Amino acid sequence: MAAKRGGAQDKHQRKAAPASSTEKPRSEQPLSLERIIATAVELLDAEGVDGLKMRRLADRLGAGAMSLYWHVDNKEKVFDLALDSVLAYRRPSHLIESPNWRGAVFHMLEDWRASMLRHPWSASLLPRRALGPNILGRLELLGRILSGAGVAEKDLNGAIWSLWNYVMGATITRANFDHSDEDMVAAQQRLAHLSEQYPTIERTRLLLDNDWDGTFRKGLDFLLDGLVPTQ
Amino acid sequence: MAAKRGGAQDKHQRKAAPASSTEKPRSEQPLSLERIIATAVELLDAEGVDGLKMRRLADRLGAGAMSLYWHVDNKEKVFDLALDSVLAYRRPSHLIESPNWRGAVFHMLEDWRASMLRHPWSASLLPRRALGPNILGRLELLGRILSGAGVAEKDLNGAIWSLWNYVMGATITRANFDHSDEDMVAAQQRLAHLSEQYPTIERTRLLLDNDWDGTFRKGLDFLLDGLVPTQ
DNA sequence: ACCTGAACACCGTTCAAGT
DNA sequence: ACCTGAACACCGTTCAAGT
Repeated sequence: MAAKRGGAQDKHQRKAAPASSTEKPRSEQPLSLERIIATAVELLDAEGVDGLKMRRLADRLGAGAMSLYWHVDNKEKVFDLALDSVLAYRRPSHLIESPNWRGAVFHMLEDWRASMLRHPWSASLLPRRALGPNILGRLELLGRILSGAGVAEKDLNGAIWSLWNYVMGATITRANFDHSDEDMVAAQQRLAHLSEQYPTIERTRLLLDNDWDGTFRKGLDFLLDGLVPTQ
Repeated sequence: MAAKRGGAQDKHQRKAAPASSTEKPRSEQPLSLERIIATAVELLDAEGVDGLKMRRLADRLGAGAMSLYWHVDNKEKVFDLALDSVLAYRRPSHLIESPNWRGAVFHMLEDWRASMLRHPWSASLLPRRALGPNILGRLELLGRILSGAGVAEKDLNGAIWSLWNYVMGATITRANFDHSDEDMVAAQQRLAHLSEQYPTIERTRLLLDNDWDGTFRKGLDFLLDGLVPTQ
């Protein structure tokens, strides 16, 4: 089982063409926090959490190695900002002020999960990071919908956190196991050798062929059944 | 908002006393995988994920800086083994073959969460790591109990993963927010300035005073209500 | 105000060598 | 078989300077 880290050693050299060239020399634009964060997201998508190095990020921006530090305190901040930038949410108009609270909750939480799975690095980052405006916006919206659906004021925080916990767990698990499918196959094969020790999960092939999306929706339904009183 | 990393600069110097001394020179024992892992857990408990450095670990073992690499492939492996070592589980005898399946599930899952909260670094590590024997043992047991409780074979994997997701989400959230209480307070204070933007979660004080344990049990009950058919 | 390269401190890991 | 220090490659960040 080789270490998963290993540098990708990718070929694309972002070296700017010789400045004398008449070609558009890529990235004349000045640095800015927005450009830095957008490029950080690109880099994270391409190379994962371990692939984000300050020097590499600067390179990709066509900037001198250490220029970033004028715009950003440190690498942690880059993570914080990249994460929140990926979690923006706009409700589709038909769900605004709709009486269908369950549909509204489902839409927002499934979108949340989908957004994070589109940027798998976000799943490992979210739990440790500061809550940015987009994340807070989702929590606010969730609270508003649940309150409107009849959840008592005293149960509201508990309901919000339960759903948060569920979404985080499902998303983090999915993002990581998805990312390491070979590991799962290998693990399931190891299980086969140990079928006396783990007969049940060997029989059901727990580590293979799981319907993550369906599982997610089902569990969410069960949670909502319990959390929100019927009328 | 200072970076959370900062070296702890702790004082306890584990330098072995001069070898000529008559005192028991601490750690005459040879290195062994068990000692390495046990000490890694100590270090992780004391200093967190970022505090585990190979040199420091060797130091603490009274061993030469690079000796570890004979026993262990790399740092990743240390994480894998430390994690699984902390997740052993033995059912109390009264729950073995008991008809009280809900009690058995609750005991195992609450113990799982408690074990991880006792070693908060484990919460951030688990989702990315290989599944060791103790983790697999818990999944096997969970499958066995649920199957005995009447969950259909085709629903078994989904039920197991739902519970896994829920436990992971709740534990990771708790471990991280617990660890950074000041951040939560600061965030809630920031919310107060933005009460037009986030009126609901500002009103309910979402980021403060949450009953994590109660929330965990309630949600678990709701999930089990849905996952396990009544008779 | 904004950007830069040189330099520092630190850390995982390899290697050639010791017993 | 088991342990070791020196050395390498790499990376975040500081600093003194440049424009």
